[in-house]
Amino acid sequence: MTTRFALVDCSSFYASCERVFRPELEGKPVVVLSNNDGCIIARSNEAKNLGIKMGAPYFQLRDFMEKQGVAVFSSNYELYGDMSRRVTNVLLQFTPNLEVYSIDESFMDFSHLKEEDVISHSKQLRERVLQWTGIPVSVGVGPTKTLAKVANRLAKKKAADEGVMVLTNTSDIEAALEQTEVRDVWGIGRQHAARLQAIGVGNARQFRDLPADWVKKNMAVTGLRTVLELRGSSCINLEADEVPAKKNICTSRSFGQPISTLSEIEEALSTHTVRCSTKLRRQESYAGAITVFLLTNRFAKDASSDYYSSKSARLPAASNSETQLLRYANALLKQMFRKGERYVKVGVVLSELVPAEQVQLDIFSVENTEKQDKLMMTLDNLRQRFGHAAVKYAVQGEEKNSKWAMKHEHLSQCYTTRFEQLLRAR
DNA sequence: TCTGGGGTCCTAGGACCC
DNA sequence: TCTGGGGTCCTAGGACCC
Repeated sequence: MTTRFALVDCSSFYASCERVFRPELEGKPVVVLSNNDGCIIARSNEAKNLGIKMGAPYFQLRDFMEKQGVAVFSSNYELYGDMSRRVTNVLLQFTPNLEVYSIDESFMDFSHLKEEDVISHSKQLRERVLQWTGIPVSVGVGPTKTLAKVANRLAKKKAADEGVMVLTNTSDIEAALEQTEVRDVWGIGRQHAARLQAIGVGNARQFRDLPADWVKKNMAVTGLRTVLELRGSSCINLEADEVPAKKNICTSRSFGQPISTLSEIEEALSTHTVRCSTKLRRQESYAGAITVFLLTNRFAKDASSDYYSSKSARLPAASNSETQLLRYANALLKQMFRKGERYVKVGVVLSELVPAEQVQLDIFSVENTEKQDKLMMTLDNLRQRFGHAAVKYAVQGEEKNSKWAMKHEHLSQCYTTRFEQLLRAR
């Protein structure tokens, strides 16, 4: 049996999510902003056609977009996460062999389909997702994941009502690779694209035909893997099983405005640390080390090279205790903080993660660990039922009206999870 | 005034050992 | 003070992804 992968990609996902609940925006330009309303991270086709670029700073385009009548939204991850789960549930009706690759993309195993059924199957899938969730998707099919990605890009370019592209025979693949610029190949970033461009490799077909040893030497094994995948031999498997446990967990945010006082940064860092340790416990891990990093404005006129500073500490024994992590985080922060700097962002990374069942208990504090575990479980439950703000530490301060809280001036409602929100508000 | 957040993998080079 | 080769482990940094 030949392998066959489908890549299903939600079109302009965040913008589409917002539009599902604002049907009057159908056919109108819509954009969604990053955290802090910083830059543009999703655009409907109409917005793309206005020349609005991905990643463009919002403040530079604000006036232009207002004139053009573009609907602007702050990012609402609660909504997008919920919509993403709905899409996945529909996809699972078509095959259980599915890998959720990101919030808006899934790889599916189509190896079991007869070749002549692939197109109709893909079209049916597309229609059902649209009908049941309101989200338009494009479907690309190919013998490897990388070729499925290539197919998907082309599917998007086809007439809006199709959105399906299947690559099976060699001549179709050849043509598809000719049409694909090398910088648009999955696994080729800015640096490699520039290098390839410089030696005259402009499209994916030319890249595929480079000698393997040149690729290995200049682009490491990851580059070689990409070439092999373009040649049709599958090197990157579907990871359909349980998502592997993360090896690092990080929480960070830019401040709403620059901050120079230690106490305000402490509030932000403490809030991030609580969030981060909640993620840690959700995947049932313990952390062996903690890192705090702090950024000054790298866009400032007099930007010095050391806009980034970080400090790490190893914990005496792997821990998932919020109180302990908070102590360490704030101690590290105090070592790094310098008066007179204008800081724009702080974050925490938990690393050297170990699964709960493998934790080496600190023999001197067995009792404490048990108590801590119970306390943490109670906190997690409370927060899950009543929201993050339900239980806080004094050091987290009051997020509302603080300088460090995110800007979110165009936030939509949490339509799909509003019921829980109402409960919370009571 | 205003430029996101959260990850993974690979490699080179240093530290250390015998 | 100088003289060697070979191996492992760790870390920082680079490149990539969405």
